[in-house]
Amino acid sequence: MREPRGASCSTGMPVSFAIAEDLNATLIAAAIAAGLADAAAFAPEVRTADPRHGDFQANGVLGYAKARKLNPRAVAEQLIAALPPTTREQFDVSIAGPGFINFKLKPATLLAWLKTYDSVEHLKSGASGFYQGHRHVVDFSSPNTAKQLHVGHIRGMVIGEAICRLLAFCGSAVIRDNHIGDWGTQFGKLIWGFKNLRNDSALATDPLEELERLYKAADAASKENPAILDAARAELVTLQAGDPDNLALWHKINAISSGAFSEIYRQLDIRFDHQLGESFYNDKLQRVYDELREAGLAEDSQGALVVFHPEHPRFKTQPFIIRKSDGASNYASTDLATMLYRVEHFKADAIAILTDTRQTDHFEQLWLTAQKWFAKKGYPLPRFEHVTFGSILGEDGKAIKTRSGDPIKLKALLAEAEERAFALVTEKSPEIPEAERRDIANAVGIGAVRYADLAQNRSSDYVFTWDKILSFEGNTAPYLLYAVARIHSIFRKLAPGAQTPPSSSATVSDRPSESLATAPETDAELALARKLAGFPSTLQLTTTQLRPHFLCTYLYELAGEFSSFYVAEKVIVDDPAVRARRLLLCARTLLILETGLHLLGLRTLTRM
RNA sequence: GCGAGCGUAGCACAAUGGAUAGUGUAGUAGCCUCCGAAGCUAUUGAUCUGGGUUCGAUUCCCAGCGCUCGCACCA
Repeated sequence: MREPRGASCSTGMPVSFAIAEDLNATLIAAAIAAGLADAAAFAPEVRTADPRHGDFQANGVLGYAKARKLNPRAVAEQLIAALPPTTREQFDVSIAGPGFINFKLKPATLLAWLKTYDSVEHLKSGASGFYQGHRHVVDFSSPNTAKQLHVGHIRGMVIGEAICRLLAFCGSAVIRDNHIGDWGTQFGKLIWGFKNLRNDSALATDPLEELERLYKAADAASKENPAILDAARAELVTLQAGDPDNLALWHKINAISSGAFSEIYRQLDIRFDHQLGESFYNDKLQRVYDELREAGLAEDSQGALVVFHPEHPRFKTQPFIIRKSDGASNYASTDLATMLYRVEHFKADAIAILTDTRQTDHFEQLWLTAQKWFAKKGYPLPRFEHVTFGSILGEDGKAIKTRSGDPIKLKALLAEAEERAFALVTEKSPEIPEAERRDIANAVGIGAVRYADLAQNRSSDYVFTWDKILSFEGNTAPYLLYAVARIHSIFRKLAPGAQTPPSSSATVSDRPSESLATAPETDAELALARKLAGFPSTLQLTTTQLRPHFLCTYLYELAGEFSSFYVAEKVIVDDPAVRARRLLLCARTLLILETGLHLLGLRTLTRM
């Protein structure tokens, strides 16, 4: 069991970062101390609670007691009696309903927590225990060369970036890898198109546009004429065999593509440690074929090299094709080689691959194969997570695809977002100079697009509409950015001309007024303070599930609590103690909102 | 045909097996001499159908209906 990460503050009361996790451990200890029958089997199931009941609730007593024909309330009473004095000092503990144990943080505990976790550094050191010592390879974005990025690509990029930041914040060594599709069958078509259909002047004016046209034209031609399809396949085989002409073409096409991708990544503040495309694994495939064959996992079938999984109802007959009958490699071959490389070279103990949910079968087959292969050879087996997300659909309810007409280009989407945001900023804050309004529009527009994707559970599909993705009201980026800007505004009013936002100061000593702060008192103060203390639980939930929408929901609720607090209680008042405690709440709300938004990949503003 | 995912107010979404199913938007009624109204307060309105497991089911299991996707050389 992980050690509770306590830290003490000026009040002397030690308070842990992840309160729920700590309570869970405390209850297990209490079960043993109380001499409960079969105490080792007792799982307290502490989770954040509905504020009407408390801050945290333990649900595990019910199941434990019922299974043993005990009275749940009696068991709960035994547990409470066995709690250490510090727990009773920090919480109001009560039993409710059929046997829930409710924990309500006392105001003094809230104050201690807020004073202890007072900077990004301290939040991070608290969170870093969650994944300390882990090493994640996160494979995301991974577009295909020679196609422009369109709205269908945005989910993987935005969710992937957020997951990387979250895991790193929680202590994992994260390796970001963009597994570019630079070696597949599309290259056969592309090279064939380049050789036979090229328009040189178009290539000079807008190379990426022309490449995309060539691909589409070649794809269409090969669908009509099987001879062209064969010719395209032959070009791919030639390329994969190392033909110098095709290789030179391949380099040229990649360079054009990669420049366009980088521009979008820069706009979205997405970065990679590596961009090892499928081509990188070309010389590592023979080993895969050999080892899988030796291990008795791969067999020849209809001229191709395939893996069946006899124990699986479907994959006993649905093959995992690891080498095509024409000898060329495919997605499966490179993914197997990639899996091994990430373990051998990057020493990954966890691998997360983000793709849309349509690829579920592929990755299930991949993982089944890899497990058997690694076991046979004695390679260390990493944890593997196929992080899926739903498709972005067009108005017709069908997935937006390159092939089906005109998907909206990401470039155009981002430009439109900024333009709409600029119009709004200009309307709301005409007094701000234009250059700054442009900058604000950038943060708001790009933030809105990205937040719209993150705020929704990644599993579900959604229909793309401009108005939805560029909405500026409700659970959206602008609402959150607005709350941040308002808090900055309070501190500006307090200390005109101050350059440093309060959240960046590392220690309490930099902010002498905080030492005057007393425990939260009013309903609005308490509600806000409680929400703030729930941040660690949200981080944990978000990272264990790899679902950023949990963090979005939390931040939205936090911003809502702040807005209510802001209307209900005046911050800049004459009474120094009241003022200090409200300013403390403002400073911590700002800290957690900004930290959370940055983890999601959003840029925050001081005014808008 | 086989398999996977998804069905929650008019629309768009949330609910890590827990207590009275939350929010946005649209609608209705209010709030700017007062730290920023991109805001706040109040209010109307929903779990596809039928079984099962459980102390407890939107959540897990089974069946049906509906939508989407995948299933031999695309990635």
